[in-house]
Amino acid sequence: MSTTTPDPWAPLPRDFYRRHPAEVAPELLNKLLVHDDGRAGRIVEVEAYAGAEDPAAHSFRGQTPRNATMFGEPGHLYVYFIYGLHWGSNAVCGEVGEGAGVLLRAIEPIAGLERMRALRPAARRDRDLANGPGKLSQAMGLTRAHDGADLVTGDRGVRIVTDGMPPPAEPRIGPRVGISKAIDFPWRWRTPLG
DNA sequence: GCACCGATGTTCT
DNA sequence: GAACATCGGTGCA
Repeated sequence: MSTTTPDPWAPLPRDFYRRHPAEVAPELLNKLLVHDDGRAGRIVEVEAYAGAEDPAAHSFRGQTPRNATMFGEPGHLYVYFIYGLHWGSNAVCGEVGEGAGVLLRAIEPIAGLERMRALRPAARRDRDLANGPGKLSQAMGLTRAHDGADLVTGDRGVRIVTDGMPPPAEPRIGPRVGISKAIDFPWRWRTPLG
């Protein structure tokens, strides 16, 4: 074909992530988290976690086996286990060694809903499939096995792509939730209706 | 709709 | 031991 049809789901380039997480986070809104098996959701809520400057970040006290992925190449997935029950998923940001990331807090499911329902038996309504960091990870099947996955190349079946929808012009901004330090940082962003 | 609370295991003090 | 980037059930409005 000589006339080009833009890939409707174009991956975000590595350099998209190579910035401060508070700059990357609002731009991740309305992007798509997709799985090779057809599951996909639109990112509607995120939080930024910086490194040494952010007491609430897992990376604040330096690199450990648990948070090593955060200190690696941007554009990879950092998955952590929390409260003995749940997984949380982040996009690594900034430069190598910085320890920055964006916590993916909620997606609006747009494809592969049946698979998500199977993975989320506790969800009584589709709106509860992925409206929280643990629920999002469960609905997308993200666990320790995906820690370090490359979101740019999709080496483990998961990527973040764009369908051309821009981030919201006026996202809702507020403090991060579930933390006890740096509770005043306005580093949580949501789409206006999400 | 909202407030409270137990579950469960890894990490760090 | 304590804290933890949470969730789902229960009780009440």
